[in-house]
Amino acid sequence: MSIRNGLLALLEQGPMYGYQLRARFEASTGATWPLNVGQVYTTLARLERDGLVEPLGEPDAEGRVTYRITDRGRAEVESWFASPVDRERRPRDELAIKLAMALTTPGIDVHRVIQTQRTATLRSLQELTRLKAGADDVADAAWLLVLESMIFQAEAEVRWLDHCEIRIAEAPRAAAAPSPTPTPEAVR
Amino acid sequence: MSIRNGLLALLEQGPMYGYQLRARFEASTGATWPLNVGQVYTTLARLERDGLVEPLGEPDAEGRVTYRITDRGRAEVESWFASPVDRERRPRDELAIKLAMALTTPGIDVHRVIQTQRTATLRSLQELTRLKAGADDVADAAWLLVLESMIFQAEAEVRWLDHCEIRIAEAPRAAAAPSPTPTPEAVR
DNA sequence: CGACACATGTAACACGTTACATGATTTG
DNA sequence: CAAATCATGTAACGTGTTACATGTGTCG
Repeated sequence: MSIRNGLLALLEQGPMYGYQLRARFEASTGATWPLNVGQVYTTLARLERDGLVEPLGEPDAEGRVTYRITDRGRAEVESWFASPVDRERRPRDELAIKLAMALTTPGIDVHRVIQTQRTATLRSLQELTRLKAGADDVADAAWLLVLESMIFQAEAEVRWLDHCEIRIAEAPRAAAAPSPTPTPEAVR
Repeated sequence: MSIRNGLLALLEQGPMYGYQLRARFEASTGATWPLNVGQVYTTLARLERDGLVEPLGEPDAEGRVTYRITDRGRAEVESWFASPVDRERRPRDELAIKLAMALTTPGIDVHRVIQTQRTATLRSLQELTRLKAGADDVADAAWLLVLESMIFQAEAEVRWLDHCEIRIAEAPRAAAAPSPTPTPEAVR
């Protein structure tokens, strides 16, 4: 719902057309997550289908179609801002799942998996820091926050990876390899 | 790709049937992200379609259909473990986007948005800590790692939220409200 | 003129998710 | 017996994502 809600919030700032929405959206998330223009139109169509936005008259001379938020749309945005992002219904964390699986998969070098990820995360952390240094504190205020969000998360990820290595080193290799062919009884 | 890859990795540990896969998957991610059984079957069907798994003969007496990983599937798992989770192609962070949007939307109390989220995150942090305390260090090793991943992330989120408040307090309210109806020139 | 940015839109697909239908088996 | 658990499967939908088609305006 990130894009959907994001575009809707942008439209609450005033009527806009697709190309403009994309520019605004990218101004906030920056080069971080480039947004395919096509997606703006598909999302816009879905928002219109749901009665949250509506086209403002016919396309203008240059063929631009301006959209306006509806009352229902406004209510939706308000409710979005008023409610926290629930941890439970966030997308599954692929990295966490990967490591959990690596732990119980025989023949997988968990240490190596962790190190590979650690290196990659550190690299992207560098890149993020570089981007942050080059940003304008006032003009790119929103983008800066997004950037810093990613930095905080990447740092936490590195810390977690280090923590995992300690955990695994400590572990008496007990829960390492279950029987290759699990019996149905194990489930029951 | 979390579920898809996760199930595939489980099948590398040995042939299994759907219900079993779900039990195993939930044993690793725990009560954190409950997995609807139906999804196992849809995912299994897609894996079979892509030639990564194959049914192992006919359904047995109890109607259970066991699946086995193929060579292509094995290669896929290996490549999954060998490559890091790329930051760029991770799902957009809804919270970051929300705050970025809140910053530039007039009439939105950013402080309130942050506080609401902070409270919710702290609450889920408590719940996660509670779960961690009740987990068995050896039996639930994988789940513990997932749990701790979420804890680290939640902590980072709180820190980030606090950081945001400082940022906003410092800000000279410069990039606050752009003109309500942005001119096309702003995009060009 | 040719390349490029502007601008809209659609078709097709990916994965995730839920609700539902169906039946066998277990257990209180 | 009734309820719960085990077990499979499907239909339908949601968002996100890309590739493509199409056309206009601009600028070197």
